[in-house]
Amino acid sequence: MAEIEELADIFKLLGDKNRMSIVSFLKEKDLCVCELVELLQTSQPNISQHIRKLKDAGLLKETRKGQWIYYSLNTADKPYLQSVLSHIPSQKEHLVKLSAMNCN
Amino acid sequence: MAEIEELADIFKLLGDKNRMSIVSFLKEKDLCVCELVELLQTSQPNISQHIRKLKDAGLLKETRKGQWIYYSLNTADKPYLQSVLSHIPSQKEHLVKLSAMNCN
DNA sequence: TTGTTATATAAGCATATAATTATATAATCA
DNA sequence: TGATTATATAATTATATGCTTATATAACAA
Repeated sequence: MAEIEELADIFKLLGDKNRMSIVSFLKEKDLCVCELVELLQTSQPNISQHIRKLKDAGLLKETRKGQWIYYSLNTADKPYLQSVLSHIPSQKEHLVKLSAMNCN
Repeated sequence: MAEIEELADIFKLLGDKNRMSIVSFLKEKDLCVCELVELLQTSQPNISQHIRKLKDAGLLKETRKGQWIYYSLNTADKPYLQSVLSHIPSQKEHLVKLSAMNCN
């Protein structure tokens, strides 16, 4: 069972539209920064900074593939996160657009 | 299924230590402002302002009893909230202290 | 090597937020 | 009625936060 303050910190992290979107997209598929830039329609530094907060909190894993760094969710040890994420609507439709896109 | 932005707003609301505490206490028991002031060890206006945010978001119901206004959780129509709340640790031990206390 | 692409980081700014202080409203009681 | 208690609201201040701009780092390709 998580502590009150720990939970509040997690929720603060998810209490931002862009970070919530990043998490909801990563729930569907691993993505690199440039893909998230396109999906969220914001700047690269903005995405990178949100990514960092999520990563610092242990919510993300990263895997470098050449110039690209792919991010994925790391929720195995966080049951409260899993149940939160189960209420996020599917982003599959948005990801379809991505396949037509190239940031590489 | 809740929308991304709506979820982010709910999480922002719960992403504050004091509001998360208020919700976790109300999960156990209806409480008035003066009781929450004692439990959270902060000022009355501070509690009232946090209460207002939670109330504005539809998370709380209020019932006046004389000079006191008792607040309770209103999560019946919010499944994502219910599952979030299920991960909050019990506050029963803290509430025991309250019974020895008097703000009235 | 030089140029290009992907990402990270730092600095600055503008806005949002939490908390305090002061005051107002409302119910109760003497 | 006036005093007290409970709560709400308003104004202020201090801090936190998100975003932009500029720059740095890293991988890769010519």
